[in-house]
Amino acid sequence: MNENDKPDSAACSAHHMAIRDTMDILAGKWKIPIIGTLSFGKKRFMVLIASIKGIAAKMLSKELQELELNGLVRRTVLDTKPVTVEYELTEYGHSLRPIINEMASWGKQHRERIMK
Amino acid sequence: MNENDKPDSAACSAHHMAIRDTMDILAGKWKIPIIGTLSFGKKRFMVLIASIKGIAAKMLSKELQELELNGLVRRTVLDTKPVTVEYELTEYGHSLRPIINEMASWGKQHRERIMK
DNA sequence: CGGCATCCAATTCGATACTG
DNA sequence: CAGTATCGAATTGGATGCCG
Repeated sequence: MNENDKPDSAACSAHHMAIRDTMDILAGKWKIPIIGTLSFGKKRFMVLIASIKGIAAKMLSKELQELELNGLVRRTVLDTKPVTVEYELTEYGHSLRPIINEMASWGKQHRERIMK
Repeated sequence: MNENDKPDSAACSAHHMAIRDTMDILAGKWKIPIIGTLSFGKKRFMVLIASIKGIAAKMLSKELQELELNGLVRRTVLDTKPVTVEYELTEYGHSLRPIINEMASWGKQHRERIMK
């Protein structure tokens, strides 16, 4: 075979792009903690701030918006005074479960591996 | 129960840390393309540069070093003149397969979903 | 309460030039 | 061939203050 023009190079790029899509959606310092926290159920903005140790309002807001844009999180504004906003994982958000579990178990093994 | 001291908060953090470990190892613009390319077999530095569209030598070098530090890639210097260096995935590198496949299939679905 | 605007520090990435 | 060194642009994340 010649050089860099393998028959599967196009399919391969698509593969990489798909993986990159997933990584991008989960990228950002707080995405995983947010998803993890919401996986236990619906939570208000302030509760998320309190639950996710170290996060600033700006970052929580920003990453929630990105998750909402990607259809992983649903935002509901309640008509109270002052306003209350609730966030929850959508069905689609929950569909990340397998991949998140996979990453968790690999990461856990990895940590054990580098400890010894 | 008190306030922020839920019984599962520690376990939950550990979970997030494990996921974060995995994400960190795979983080960086070129890690996935590099791993993907090496998954077909051993390759020289220049071949990687040519195979991975758009990567600069500096970034390839840097991300290969990170992958090597994490035990995912093995670097072999051949005693030729001038030097030849080969890179390949270790067993451990190949162990990422399931998680990479999982991400690829989720990302693929996601792309189809947002297209329609 | 739930944000947005602004400013600032740190990090990431790319282009270019140089070395053993 | 296989890198390293240096610089600068762009992006990311944090702190603070203001607003409906």
